[in-house]
Amino acid sequence: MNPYQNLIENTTLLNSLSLENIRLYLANGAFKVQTYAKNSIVHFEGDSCFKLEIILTGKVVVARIDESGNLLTIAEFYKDDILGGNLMFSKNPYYPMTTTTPEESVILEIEKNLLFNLLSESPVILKAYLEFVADHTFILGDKIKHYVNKTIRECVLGYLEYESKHQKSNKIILNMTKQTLADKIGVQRTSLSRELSKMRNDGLIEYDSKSITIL
Amino acid sequence: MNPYQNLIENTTLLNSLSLENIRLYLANGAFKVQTYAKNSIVHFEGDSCFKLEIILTGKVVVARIDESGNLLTIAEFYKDDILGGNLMFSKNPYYPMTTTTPEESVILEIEKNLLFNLLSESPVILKAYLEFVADHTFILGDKIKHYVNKTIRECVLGYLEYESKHQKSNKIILNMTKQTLADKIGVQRTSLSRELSKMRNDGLIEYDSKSITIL
DNA sequence: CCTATATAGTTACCAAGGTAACGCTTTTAT
DNA sequence: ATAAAAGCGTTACCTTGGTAACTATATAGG
Repeated sequence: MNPYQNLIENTTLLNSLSLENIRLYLANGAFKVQTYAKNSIVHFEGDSCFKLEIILTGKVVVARIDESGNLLTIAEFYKDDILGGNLMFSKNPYYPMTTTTPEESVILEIEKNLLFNLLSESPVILKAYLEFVADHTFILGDKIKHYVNKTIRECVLGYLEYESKHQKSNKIILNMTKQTLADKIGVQRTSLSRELSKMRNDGLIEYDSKSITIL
Repeated sequence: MNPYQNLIENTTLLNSLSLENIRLYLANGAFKVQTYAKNSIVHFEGDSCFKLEIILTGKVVVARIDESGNLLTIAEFYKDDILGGNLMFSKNPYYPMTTTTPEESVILEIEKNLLFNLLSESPVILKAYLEFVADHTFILGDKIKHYVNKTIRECVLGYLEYESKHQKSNKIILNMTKQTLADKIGVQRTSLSRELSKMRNDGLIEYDSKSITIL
């Protein structure tokens, strides 16, 4: 018995599928389970997309790397989330960004034709799918809204505001390095450092290597 | 008889619907036709989205306006295209940007529940819908790819390259004002002016008020 | 325990581009 | 026809932030 059957059964997208069907699809190759080691590349920018992926365990990062090698993290996805949903049915089904696994991850691949059949036969799956796709678009739109044409200070304040609500505290614990934060915002680490120091001078924040406190 | 019946019948999304059904939906209010005057606002940023819209005639522009009133045009949609497709089924169904009609436009509104029924009952409509949604996401991703962290010169060259292919000529006719071009790229008009002049000095282009020629 | 590597902070220098102010030309409306 | 408004180019000034080079600390592997 496939050890991932149980994980598949509990995904938001596929929890209405019967165990028999899951077994069948795994057996006939319409479902495939792939394991990626830490720091693997799942898709290169420009690769074409013929299958939907569901993250069974681990974490996937979508990032844009420009000609000079600069990184801008666009989105992070975790267990249960889907990948490629917005792309697959496009006339240009090419991944616009690079996708990597910063930690070991297990991903279920669903063949495009099977997916289309599932969507047209099951309103429950269709509803869940449309919701996933919509939320992903929302993330993209949000990225544009927040990070295009904004100063580093505004990006940092936006991040702090979000995290402050999330962590329910004015003292925000950074569970990442400053380098990673800089990549998320899409700026150089040194520039982030400089701006943080300016913000401290201006009495807006206090910070150390592991946390930032909003004053 | 509704004068727009014919237009509706010929849309990519709904061309598989029977004339009777179109009449029925128009009669019972699940379909509604709205006319917008030149320079109307269709949706404000933050409005919530409960219906799908199909452009029957005219043009719709999606733009982001920041606190200082600066404009960045994200996308333009024409006859036959859909609006709100990516949003409606999201847990946060709020328009992330402002939508306007720069010219008189006629838009068909489709009630969300009816749309969902159509999608689950008709694989043909589902397929067309998924394709539209995917292509729209592609446009968004493309915006991020092209306009984030790039110089004005790169944006201009990207635009010229695209238009040059499209117009099949090195002499690109600008069917818009320089101000509009600047908004598309997301920069100040004066900065665009300056960069164009620099590019002329560098021997890259020649231009006047209505065209730009690539050398 | 000690060295190597990742993480951080600092700063001088410079390029890109936003702002504002001005002048000229073209369109549009009355 | 004429006034008002919109479009366009130019330029001095200044802020933002990327680059690079250096230093300091922390963490991990031997």
